[in-house]
Amino acid sequence: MDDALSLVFGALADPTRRAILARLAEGEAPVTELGRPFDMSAQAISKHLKVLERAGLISRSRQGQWRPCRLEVAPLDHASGWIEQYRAVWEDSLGRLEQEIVRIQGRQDHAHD
Amino acid sequence: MDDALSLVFGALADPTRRAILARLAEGEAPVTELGRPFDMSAQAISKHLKVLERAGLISRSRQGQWRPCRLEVAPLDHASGWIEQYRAVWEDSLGRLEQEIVRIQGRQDHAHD
DNA sequence: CCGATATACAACCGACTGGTTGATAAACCG
DNA sequence: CGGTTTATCAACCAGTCGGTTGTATATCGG
Repeated sequence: MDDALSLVFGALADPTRRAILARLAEGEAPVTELGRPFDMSAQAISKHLKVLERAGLISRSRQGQWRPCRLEVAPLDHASGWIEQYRAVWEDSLGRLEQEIVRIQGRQDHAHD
Repeated sequence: MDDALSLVFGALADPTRRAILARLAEGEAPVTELGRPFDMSAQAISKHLKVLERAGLISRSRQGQWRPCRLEVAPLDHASGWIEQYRAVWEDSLGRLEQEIVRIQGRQDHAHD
């Protein structure tokens, strides 16, 4: 899938990439440093960074022979916003307890839609 | 990857599955109804539901010949919590402007690690 | 210019994904 | 009982994913 939200969630669906983002939350870093914690080739890291870049989660500049990566927050906003939107519907507009009651009643007479 | 967070983000990385969750935010629904909006076989929907179930995002009960699906919020909390954690580090503890300054200084003397 | 370092590109591999079709099980209805 | 509806299981297929190795390219530092 190539829609924006799917790219973002797909990029987040990997522990290595999440760790990279966690590191980038502390500030810019070049590729080699990002890869240092992982038992993995530099090319593998490069691929992960490409996935993150395609999702818009990072941007890369050039600084001599280094290509420092920087975290971009906007896609995280989108992802978080999507989740919160439906969590809100679930938790607020109905309420957890009330929802539970509705569920049990629905189980009994199954007439709520 | 089979860690919990990767399963959740992976499950969210598909528009069909996100639409199913959106529908389930309005209440329980059986498989056939969940699949109705999509131009897709019932088996494909069944597979999507299995992905969602494996991620803990839905649970399924039995009600005669129907298997109603129900949204589970806990994994969404985890996912949202992960995102917010790092967004917070980025936006609050440093601030966007201050971060920008750090970034530019780092570009000049490159001595911050 | 030369060698080392940093990074990217391409091809390959096994595993998984998202869909298909065909067959199957279970529960309702007449 | 037999037929319909609901849903799953199993096999298959093309495409993508996460990693590898090998090969380039570019920049720094003598």
